[in-house]
Amino acid sequence: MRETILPRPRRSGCPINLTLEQLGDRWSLIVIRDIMFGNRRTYGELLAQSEEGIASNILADRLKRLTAAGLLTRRPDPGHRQRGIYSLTEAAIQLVPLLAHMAAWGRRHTRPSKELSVRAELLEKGGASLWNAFMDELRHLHLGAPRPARSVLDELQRAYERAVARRR
Amino acid sequence: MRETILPRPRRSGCPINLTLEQLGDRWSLIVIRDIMFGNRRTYGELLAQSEEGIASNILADRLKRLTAAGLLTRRPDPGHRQRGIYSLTEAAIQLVPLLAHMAAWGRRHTRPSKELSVRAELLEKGGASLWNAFMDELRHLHLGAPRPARSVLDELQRAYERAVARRR
DNA sequence: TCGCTCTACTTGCATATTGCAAGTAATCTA
DNA sequence: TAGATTACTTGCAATATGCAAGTAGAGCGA
Repeated sequence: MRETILPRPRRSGCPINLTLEQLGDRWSLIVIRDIMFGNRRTYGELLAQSEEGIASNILADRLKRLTAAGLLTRRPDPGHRQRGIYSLTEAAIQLVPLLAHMAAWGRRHTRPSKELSVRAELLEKGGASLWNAFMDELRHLHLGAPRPARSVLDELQRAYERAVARRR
Repeated sequence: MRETILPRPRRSGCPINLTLEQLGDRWSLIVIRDIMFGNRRTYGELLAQSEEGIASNILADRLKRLTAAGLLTRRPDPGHRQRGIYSLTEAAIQLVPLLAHMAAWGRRHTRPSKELSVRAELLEKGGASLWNAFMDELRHLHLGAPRPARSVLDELQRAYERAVARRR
């Protein structure tokens, strides 16, 4: 049974605080990151391919919350009626610059693994024009907008694969 | 007695994840925001002037954690030996663009109060050059760098006060 | 149509984190 | 030296997280 999620009262009207109230926990942005950069669209994909090993109940909870908050939408898979396909909303797509900055900060001030920071580096070097191209691509993949010429997702994926290959 | 904080094992080497492991909770960035934008430097100031009403034990815990993580430093107040004065480190100062993006996202996708989003608006419109000026000012206030000509803190504060005055 | 497998979640329970209220000891002030 | 402040702690209830197991469809092959 789908339980209702009781909304917490807002702590203040500060926009930083309100962003934190929606996304300030240890998993919400991980889920969005995986849908966004990993193009994982279903519960099963998100669970099985989770780099951080998210627990199944937490994933279910976050998918519910993020959908309720207007960051994700869920539509049934026509070929498999039990399955839901999750898409980013425009609000979630506009988190691209935020995630890019988080990646850039993490690259500088934590000790990330080499392979996993290749994407972050590319994202940082590409700057706003790359982010915009990526957002256009996400609008195509998630909102049905026309397919743009450039696929940033492919670029990131290829860079990552080169890094993994170089490793050996 | 100061308890030791047991470090959690890292979930993955992804830089976004590592940033989240340090800052992905409901209070850490609020504390940094208040030190950064509100220039609150002591426990008492942070507690009493907290817009969101942080609990005293959570504040104490976060000050410890953030200090251990290298985002804050604590030095004793020469005029009041019990009191600690907290300063941002360079790593924390480099969160300015991240907080600016959080503020911008919150302004667009949540329902912030008008007065409190004035600063966010200014921060967004000012862009990277404003952020850099602000970071220089923070390096002066927290790291002993020379005082820059421009005070972004003053500009933000005046804009906020004008907004509050306009309200009446 | 029967049974098998797969999948999208739930559920139960232990542990960790949060939040409130109260407490304490060190410091400052008169 | 007495009283007020301040910088935290502590106790406890409520909530969130994490692990392991369970369940109710749905798809599929015979």
